[in-house]
Amino acid sequence: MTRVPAGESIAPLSSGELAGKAGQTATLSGMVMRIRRLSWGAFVILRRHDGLVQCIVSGEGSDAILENLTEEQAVVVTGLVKEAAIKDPSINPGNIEIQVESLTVVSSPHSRSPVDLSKKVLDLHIDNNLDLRPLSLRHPVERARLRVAEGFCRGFRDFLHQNGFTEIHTPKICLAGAEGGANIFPVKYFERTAFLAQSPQFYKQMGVGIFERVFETGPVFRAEPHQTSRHVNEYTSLDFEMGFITDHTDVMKLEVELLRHSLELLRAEYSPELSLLAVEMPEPPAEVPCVTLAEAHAITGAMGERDYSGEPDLDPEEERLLCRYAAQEWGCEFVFVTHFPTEKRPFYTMEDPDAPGTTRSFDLLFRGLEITTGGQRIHVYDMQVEKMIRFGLNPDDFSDYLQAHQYGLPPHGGLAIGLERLTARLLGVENIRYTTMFPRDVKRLTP
RNA sequence: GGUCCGGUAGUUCAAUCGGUUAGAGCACCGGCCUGUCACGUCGGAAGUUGCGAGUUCGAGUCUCGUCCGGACCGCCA
Repeated sequence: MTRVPAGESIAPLSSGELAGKAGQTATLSGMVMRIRRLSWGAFVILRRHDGLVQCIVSGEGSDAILENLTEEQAVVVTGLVKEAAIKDPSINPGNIEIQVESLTVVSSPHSRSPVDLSKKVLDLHIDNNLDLRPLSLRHPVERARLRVAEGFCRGFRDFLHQNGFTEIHTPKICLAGAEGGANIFPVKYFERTAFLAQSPQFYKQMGVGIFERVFETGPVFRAEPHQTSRHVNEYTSLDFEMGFITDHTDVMKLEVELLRHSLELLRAEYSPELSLLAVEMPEPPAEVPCVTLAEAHAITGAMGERDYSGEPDLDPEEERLLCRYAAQEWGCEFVFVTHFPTEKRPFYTMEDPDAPGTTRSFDLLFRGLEITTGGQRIHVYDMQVEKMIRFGLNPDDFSDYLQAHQYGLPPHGGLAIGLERLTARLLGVENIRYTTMFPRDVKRLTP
């Protein structure tokens, strides 16, 4: 028998810690990203868990080190941490570099990389980029995008935790689809057919009866055969649901605070990634402009070629027009649109008694794209059953869901944010696949 | 599901009206270079032009088929 002690896990030196070690000897590990050979030796750029660091191999013994050194080897380096003027800010853990004293290769690649990871930008066609995802994501720019997505996820979690929400994990294998509209993926489930969850909607609402405020970050699945730069068939949904609201505007207020918190977290803790990606950060909004769908149509109609009045939804061109208008006229890159018609929103959406035919629902647009849908839900059992029937649904098929309403629910509402879309619009990348680690679309099921 | 567009070296792209041996950058290989940071410099190798048929004296280029992909729309986050 052996014993595994507590408190001895090894953590790599962070870039910040490394920067504080100038004048000392340090040991660090990393992958060789680039070897710049000169007559006297070489500069070796290591890619580490949180950034790049430049190592110098020179003097006695350098020939032996450099002889078999190749890109994408995993190495452990010991050397003197020296102050240095690094021109490239992405190789810049506090303007230090490592004068190598010893270098051990702990792993070597089997094959040479088909792409050049050491260039400033990865000059690679999207199809090759996605086919080579385990490799292409090693590029600092490519992986920084995923880090920003992580930042949004953290901001979402942190903020909701601080505001009394409980994180839940709901099933992704379900007996039926939640919302209608979007097609759902059937899966063979022993002797039955089940479906991949298109939304945690029902479970979130049940969660309101349990915890009052709940949230979840997880995958959702949409079987729609769309083929665009803003759709994938599996994406990460940042969902929350909260009880004791007056109407949908309480949900919107919380989202504005959530966005402020997330943007501030990114600014505070993800500045290397944001500067590497040259992100134009929106000012964390003190308030976000809000229009009804009818008002939105009036604005976009005046800007565009078409008359949108009476359309039950915003089309993509309108989303772009409205965001341009909001940025120019209201100085905000976010804009809410409310009061979508009853027939365009799911059966659980609360209707607005003050505006018949419309719902207490909203979308949030950011830089030309819909990134959030939310609203107040129906919490009264009889009202929900009546609306199901009106929508041509059989309440008996939803008896499990309706337990929540049957045994009492507070007035509540919530929303869902598309993580990849939000990240893509922040970064200004044209295709959300770049903000997805391993995207799933109509054509792509690998890697 | 609809409408457009594309496929040329490892990779990113050229190639004029259908006309000589399909070119260039990066990567790669070899040399040179005392601080690079998209290092520089000299040389070299690298191609079944997605696949198949057709038109033509001649096809990367035109036609048809086929495979693969991209963009937009519908729909959605």
